[in-house]
Formats: sequence, C-alpha cells, structure tokens
Amino acid sequence: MSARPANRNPDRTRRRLLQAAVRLFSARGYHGASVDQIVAAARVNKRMVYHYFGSKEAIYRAALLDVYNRIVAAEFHATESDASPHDKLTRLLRNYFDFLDENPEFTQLIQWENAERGKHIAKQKQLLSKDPFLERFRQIVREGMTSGQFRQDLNIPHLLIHCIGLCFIYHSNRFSLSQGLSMDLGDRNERQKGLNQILTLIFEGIRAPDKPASIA
Amino acid sequence: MSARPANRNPDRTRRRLLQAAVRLFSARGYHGASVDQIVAAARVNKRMVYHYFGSKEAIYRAALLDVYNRIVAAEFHATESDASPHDKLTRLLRNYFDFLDENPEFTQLIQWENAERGKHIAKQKQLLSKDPFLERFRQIVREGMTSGQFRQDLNIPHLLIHCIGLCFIYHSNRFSLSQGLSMDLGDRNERQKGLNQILTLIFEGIRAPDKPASIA
Amino acid sequence: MSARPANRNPDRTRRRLLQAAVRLFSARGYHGASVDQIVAAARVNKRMVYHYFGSKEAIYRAALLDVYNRIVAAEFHATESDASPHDKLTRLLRNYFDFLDENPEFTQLIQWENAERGKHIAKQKQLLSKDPFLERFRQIVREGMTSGQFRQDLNIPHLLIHCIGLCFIYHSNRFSLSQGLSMDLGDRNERQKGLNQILTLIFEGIRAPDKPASIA
Amino acid sequence: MSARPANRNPDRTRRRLLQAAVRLFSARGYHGASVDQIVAAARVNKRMVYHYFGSKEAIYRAALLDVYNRIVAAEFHATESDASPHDKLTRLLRNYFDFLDENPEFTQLIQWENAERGKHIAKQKQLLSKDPFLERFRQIVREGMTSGQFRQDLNIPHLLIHCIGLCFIYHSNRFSLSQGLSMDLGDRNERQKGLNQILTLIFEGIRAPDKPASIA
DNA sequence: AATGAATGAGCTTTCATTCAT
DNA sequence: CATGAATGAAAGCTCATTCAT
Repeated sequence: MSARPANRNPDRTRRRLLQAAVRLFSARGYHGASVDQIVAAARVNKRMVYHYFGSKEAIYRAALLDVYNRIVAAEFHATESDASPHDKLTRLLRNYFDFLDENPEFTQLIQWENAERGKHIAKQKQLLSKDPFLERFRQIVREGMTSGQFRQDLNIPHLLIHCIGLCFIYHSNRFSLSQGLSMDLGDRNERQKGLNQILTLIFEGIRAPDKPASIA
Repeated sequence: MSARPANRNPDRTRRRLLQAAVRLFSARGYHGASVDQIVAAARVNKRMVYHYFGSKEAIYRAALLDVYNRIVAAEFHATESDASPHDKLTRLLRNYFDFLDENPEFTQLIQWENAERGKHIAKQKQLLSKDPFLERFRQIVREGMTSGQFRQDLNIPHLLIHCIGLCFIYHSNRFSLSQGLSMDLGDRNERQKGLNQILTLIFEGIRAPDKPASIA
Repeated sequence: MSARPANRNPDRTRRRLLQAAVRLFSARGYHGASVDQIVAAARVNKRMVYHYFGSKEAIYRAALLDVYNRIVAAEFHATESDASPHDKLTRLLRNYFDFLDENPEFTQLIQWENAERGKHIAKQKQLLSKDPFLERFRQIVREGMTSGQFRQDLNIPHLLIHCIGLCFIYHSNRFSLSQGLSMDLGDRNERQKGLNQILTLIFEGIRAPDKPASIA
Repeated sequence: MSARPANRNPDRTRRRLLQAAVRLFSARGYHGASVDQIVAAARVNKRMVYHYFGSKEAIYRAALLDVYNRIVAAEFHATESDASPHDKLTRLLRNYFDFLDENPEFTQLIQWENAERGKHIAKQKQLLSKDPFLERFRQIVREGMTSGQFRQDLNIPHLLIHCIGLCFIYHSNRFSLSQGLSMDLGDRNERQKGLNQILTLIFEGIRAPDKPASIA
C-alpha cells in the first residue's frame, strides 16, 4: 500500500534512456555526450543509468547495438528471386542508400565508432556478425558472376567495400565535401542524383567485358 | 652559461603544441583529447596553449588547418601533360589513395570533424577553399570527356565524390568493415588490392560506351 | 550503527553553504570570496554548491536574498499607534540604526552590491520589493505632515534617503572616516553619540517652522 | 644607434597604467580587476606594472592615492572670507556634493576600499592626512558656533560625518535605493533636488534655537 | 625601458560514479 | 524500482608574477 501508486515503469525507463542515449551519442559521440545530458533528455534519475546498464560505456554499447539492430531488421529482402542479378543489385543498393538516408543515427554512430578506431565495437561480439546486407550482396554478385553477366575477376569483399564507400561518403563526409564543392549534400535530391550515377558506375564497372551495357 | 639551455624558445613551444594537438585530436577527437594531455605530450606549460592559441577550440582549429595544409602541399601535380586522361586520372587517384594512406592524421581529423557535423570547419574560412585534388580532378575528367574517351553524361562533382568515397571508405570505416567482413583493412596490401579494383571500376564505369576497355 | 553519523543531511548542507556564503561574500565581496573558501568554511563537498545553487553567482544571489530577508523580518513594528509622529519616527530610526549595527553582513553585502553597480540585484526581482522600513517611514512622515507637526514642503523619498544616508555612513565609510577624523567608528558608544545628533538634526530640520522645538 | 628610434616613453607608460588602474579598480574593485585587464586597457606590456609599481597591490594603492589627490586638489577654497558661516557652509556642501558627482572614480574607490574594511588605506599613510574638506568644514562650523548662529551643542566631527553621509548616500547606495524607491538616482536633477533638501535639513538642524530660520 | 615567453597555483565548473533512503 | 544527496578527480581557463632578451 504505497503512497504513490505506480511511478515505477521499468520498461519505459529503460527505453527512454536508450532512446536518449542513441540520440545524444550519435549527435555528439561518446565523449561529447554526458550522462547528465542523457538522463536529462530521458527525464529519468541518473542512478537508473547504472541500474539498467552499469556504466556510461555500457549504455553506449547498448546504443550501438540498438542502431545495428535496425540494419539487421531492415534485411533488404524484398527482392523477387526471379529477377536478374542486375535488378536485384540495383534494388539492394537503392535500399541500402535509402536506409542510410533514413537512419542518420546509424550512420553517425558508425562514424563516431570508427573515428574511435572501433574501440567499443571490438568489445561487443554480437555486432556485425550477420549483417544481412553483406550476405545478400555476396549471393547476388556470385549469381551474376556464375551467369556470366558480371566480370569473372571481381573481388567480392572489396566490391562490397566499394559499394558501401560510394553510399557512405554522402553521409560521412557530407560537411567537408559540401564546403569544398560548394554544394549542399544535405539536400535529398542531390543525394539521389548521386545514387543514380553510382548505379551506372557500378554496373558499367562490373559487367562482363563483351556483354552489352544496359540490357542486363 | 645558462643552467637550463632549453628554455625560452617560442617557435619550438608553438610547434610542439601544434604537433601534439594534431596527434591527440586526430586520435581522440575534440572532446576525447584534453588540454592537459596535449601539454603533457608537448612537454610545455598549460598556460602556453592560451598564450599561443587562446582556447582549446582555437588550437583544435589550428590543428585542422595544419593537416589541411598537408593536402594542399601535396598538390598531386606530378602528371606529365602529354599523358592520356586515363593515365592522368590513374596517377591522380593513386596519389590521393596513397596520400590518405600516409596521412592518417588528415583522414581521422576529417572524420572527427564530419562526425561533429562540420562544426569547426564552418568557422575556419580558409579551409578547403582550393583543394588541389578537386581542381586537378575536374581538369582531367573534362579533358577525357572532350576527347571522347569518357562518357558525355558524367556529373563531375558527383564523380569526384564517388572517387573520394571509394578511397576514403578504406580508412573511415576500416574498423567496422574489418569486423563485419572478417578481413584486415589495416593491412596495406589488402588496401592496394582494393585500389586496383577501384581503378577498374572507375574506368569501366566512365569510359565512353563504344570505346574498347583497356586501350585508353 | 553507521560509521559516520553526520552524513546525508540535505537541509543542513544547504544551510551551511548559505551561511558560509553570507559570511564570506559580506566580508570579501563577490570576487574576493572563492567557491573553495565557501565550501571549506561550510565543510561540505564543492560539488554541492552546484547541486543546490547552480553557480557561484546563484549562491551569491541567494546570500543577498538571505540578508534582505533579515531586514524584512525585522519589520520595525513595535511602535504604539497612539504615540506622536515624533516618537514613532525616533523609534523607527533607532531601530533602523541598531539593525545596521547588529547586522553587519547586511550592511556590507549592500555595500559590495552597490559597489558593483547593483549588477546582481537587478537580476533578483524579489529584492527590495517591500522593504518594511520604507513603508513605515512614509506613513509616519505623512502623519506628521498632516497633523502639522512636520514641514509641509518635505520630499518624502529624499527625506528617507537622507535618513538612510545618516545611518548608513557610520558603516559604509567607517574605515576612511575613522582614519580621516582620527576617531574610532568601530566603537559602539561613538556611534550612539552620532545617532543622538542625527535625531536632533532630523527633527529640527523637519519640524514645522512655527512649532516649538523639543515639545513635539 | 638603436633600430627602433624611441618607443620608450616612461612617463606616458606610467601615466597610462595609472589611468587604466583608476578606471578599472573603481569600476570592479581590487579583486574584480585583473592585471591583464589593466595592461590591456593601458596598451602597455604587462611587465611594466611590476617595473613601475612592483605589484598589483602597489598599483592599486597608487590608484587610491591618485583619486585622493583629486579631492586634495579640489580644495573647496573659493569662499569669500566675509561671507556668513551659513553661506560659506552652503557653498562648501554644494562643492562637495558636486565633487562627488563629477568624480565617480573617487566615490567608487572609497566605497570599494571601505567594503574591504580599509585594508589598503591602512597601509598608505599619506592618505586622508589633510583632507581640505575636513579642515574647512571645521573652521566654518566653529565660526558659526562662535558667532552664535549655530547651536552650541554641536559635535563637529559627527556633524561632518552627517554631512558626508547625506551627500555620499546618493552615490554609495544609488542602486539599491533606486530599486527600492522606484526612482532613478542616476539622474542628476533628482540628485540636485536631494541636495536642496539636505541644505534645508542641515541649516534648520544646526541653527541656534532662538534665531530665525532663513535670515542667516 | 620595454617586450613577450613562461610558470604554477588557483579559478569556476563538469565529469562519471556511489551512497543512503 | 526509484530518488536525490554526495563525492573526488579532472575539465577548460585565468591568476599574479618572473625570466630571458
């Protein structure tokens, strides 16, 4: 028979903390965001961070895991199995590009994390173990190579890196490029223009030498 | 016959501070590196940071400017004017890729700075005003388009972004990719393998449709 | 059976801080007293200043408010309603003079604050809104004017300033006057001697021209 | 044959420092003004403070002495010897009131110094030894007492304190009074209105009981 | 005479964390 | 489960002062 009926809501408290952590860590990085700011944004007691997560680093890793789960959930699976490798890959890349577009918290946390030389990723074994994008990419490229539509000498892991690089740069270096090139990469139309040329570049770059270009 | 001969050397003091700042800020970012750490690394009195630069943010911007000056100094000019656009571009991209390889402080500071949404770059007007890589890239691609060796429908700014993205990703996302792909992008050989495929990709991707592939 | 029984007492901590702040700020002024000195005097952790008040300036304003509340609490009300205006005013002035005498922290903080051109007072709206001394003074002087015992041409606000000035100077300029006049204004008897002449001065100065002097 | 002809001007340097010190110490007090601010305002090298004065406290005392010299220089002597004590005193008080009005640096430094309990005055023996206002005041009041125009029971030192208090309060408590009385004591007209009533108060207060009021 | 470099102690404030209730 | 008090260390920065030239 407590005086205050039910100010306790463990799920909500934890969820709020995690949301605030994702927001602030992605915006300011590990050192740039303080525990005080997180609990203020989540409007919960500071002690709760230690109750639910244990330390600042732990809640940071939880935030990292949370955004990773978003790309896992994305799955990129909506490709009909009877489409051509070209069409499948087009779709996959568009989906990936759009995912980055729509999930700036993911993009930014990855960038902070790489800037810190993967310090926290290394301690979080679950991470990146089964990125669906990676797996689907491999399958499709192999299929294209087997069917003879793609070049035979492709190094798939590096090609994957190239695709990621082509998409990622629009977010990771958005500010320095915008300033250096006097254009606004914050504009979505500009980014979509970039994506279209990325697709041309990739497909011209990987199609088998004797195959015609746009048939595939 | 002074007791301590090493005293009183303003140039050296300033240089040491800047070096230490470049090193620490590139490794840990603005919030991750403290003034105390910088002066300890530079082995000068803390007060000197404020004497020579005025604030932590000011020495950070000085560090940013310093690494920018390195890419300006690189110039990438060693291309013979009678070479083909293909050869020129190959050389330029190799030089750029190698520059990133050999200047991790540049690469990382750019990454931290973009992670902070270009907060400090915006205040430092000198920055990126005349990146030599940009200019040379434009010239060469225009030449290739004019001579008919490159496609006519290329969007040059975005193509530049693509090239930068293809090179940058090997450094910017090195740690998350290494973990996700179970390969070591810290290995230079691996990166050079990537660069070779980048060149293929680019030149297949941009050459004019009816031109043969490897002649250019 | 706790080891240290004195722990964990928020009221006491806040109270101690405020007391120490009043003491030190009144003795040394805003810039002359440091947070370190205040927490040392209060024997609490330095962090608590920011926990309870937020900043040095905020605890200074709290100290200012605290001493103001003392003069509000004084009220100066012990005047019988059937006494003459002369007697009432005598009593009021004696009470005010004695209040300044017994509350050097009030006197000094007001002086510091005026020396700083009222910088902090301006931000603290609660201050001085209803000083009881002011109100009672107005009432009594009006009564004396209405009854014809005081001059009709009195400017009440300025008369109030004069009374305050006559009392305040014994504290505000105590040190420069003591030195210049070779007398010790720190001596209470000396001050009471001054008060007696103040009363003569005031009542001779304000009584109606045709009224006899010492009857009233 | 020095390279720089004559950047040396010891008098000017010292004068600049002293001016800046008077300005800043009167505005912010001893602890509120820093040596850095003073040399910045004086636009001279910081070392010069120690060259010409020796320490921060020494230049503060020099500033104190400088403003004291201003009241010494004022002298308040322009009273014709054949005027009545009443007229002489009127003139003296007006001059003093106006002096305070026109020398806020004097007024404020005295206030800071008293707020610090005369800490520095005590070390500066020259100060206040021969304040001309004090001496002239004594003479005039004695003359009025001897001639029978002023009361015989006046305590001259305290009367002097009263006069100073009546004048000083308009400056020393200007800010707290302005707020408490909802009037602007920064306005010169308002202050002159106060001065007029001060004169009435004083002369009514001190004139001999049987003498008519306004003849003198 | 004058300069600017250099210093160590101290400033106000914020950090991540733990304790008591 | 939840709260707010409490802590010591460290943050960025300024202090008055001295040294070398």
